Amino acid sequence: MVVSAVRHAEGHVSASDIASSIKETYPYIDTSTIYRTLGALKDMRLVSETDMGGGEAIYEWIEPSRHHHLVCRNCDAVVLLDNRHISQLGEQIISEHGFLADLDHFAIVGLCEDCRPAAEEAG
Amino acid sequence: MVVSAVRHAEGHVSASDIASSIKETYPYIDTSTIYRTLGALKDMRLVSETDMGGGEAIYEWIEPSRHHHLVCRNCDAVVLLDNRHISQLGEQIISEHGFLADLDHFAIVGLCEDCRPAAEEAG
DNA sequence: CTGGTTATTGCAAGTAGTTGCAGGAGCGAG
DNA sequence: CTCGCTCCTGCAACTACTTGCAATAACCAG
Repeated sequence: MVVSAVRHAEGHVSASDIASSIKETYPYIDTSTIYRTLGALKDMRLVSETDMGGGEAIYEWIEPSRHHHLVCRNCDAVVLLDNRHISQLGEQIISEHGFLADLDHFAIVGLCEDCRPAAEEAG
Repeated sequence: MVVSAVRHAEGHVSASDIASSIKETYPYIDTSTIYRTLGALKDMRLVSETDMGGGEAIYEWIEPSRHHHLVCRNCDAVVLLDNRHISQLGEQIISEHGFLADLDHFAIVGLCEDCRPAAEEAG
């Protein structure tokens, strides 16, 4: 049921999204079961977990067309980042350290174009 | 007191490290005060917070010589990653999206050189 | 020194996620 | 069908971290 909920969701879902969608048909589901299943799916590299910087983490079925998120720490805007830069970083890491990075879904926190001037003035 | 604890620590400290070091001289300190102060220091970009993939986050005074961590999800080994690759990524992001990424201290989860062959056979 | 404003603290309750444990379902052996 | 093994679930307790609130300390004007 957890697998189905994540796979049939459009885009990302939070753990509580998954919980409520399962509870429609099976109210007795426990959050620990959801987290445990999600953990197993992560280990199998079938879903990605992304910490969007506070609050809930989001989960997404890993698909070939990958994208990443730039999250503004001032206004919470989200900008999509092409996989090209991240996969390039992955290649550099593997060739230099032999370390295979999990770069399925990345969230990078920072300041967006609009908030940058104001924040840089402030300090 | 929180500032002092982080600044005078060698390397990274967890929130509970900070709590116990402050409690030696001032036992009444509350964890919320520590987290609030840490949050303010993060906003000021004086300390970095890094989620090492489970358990506690670690905090570190931001110094010019930056380094990042590659954390193996199989054996928990930690490999240091030079700032060069990460800062290059930051430059690409800012020139393409105008987004100023906070790349003070990064933890990238994946598989280290030793665990990679075994894990790739298995999965 | 007095009165008002503001920032910071400790407390306690709440949220997201994890873990140990016991009960039950599924499955193979006899 | 029955016994025993294993896996998975739900429960409850727990950890890491956050938030709302009231009390207090610190600062400034008069």
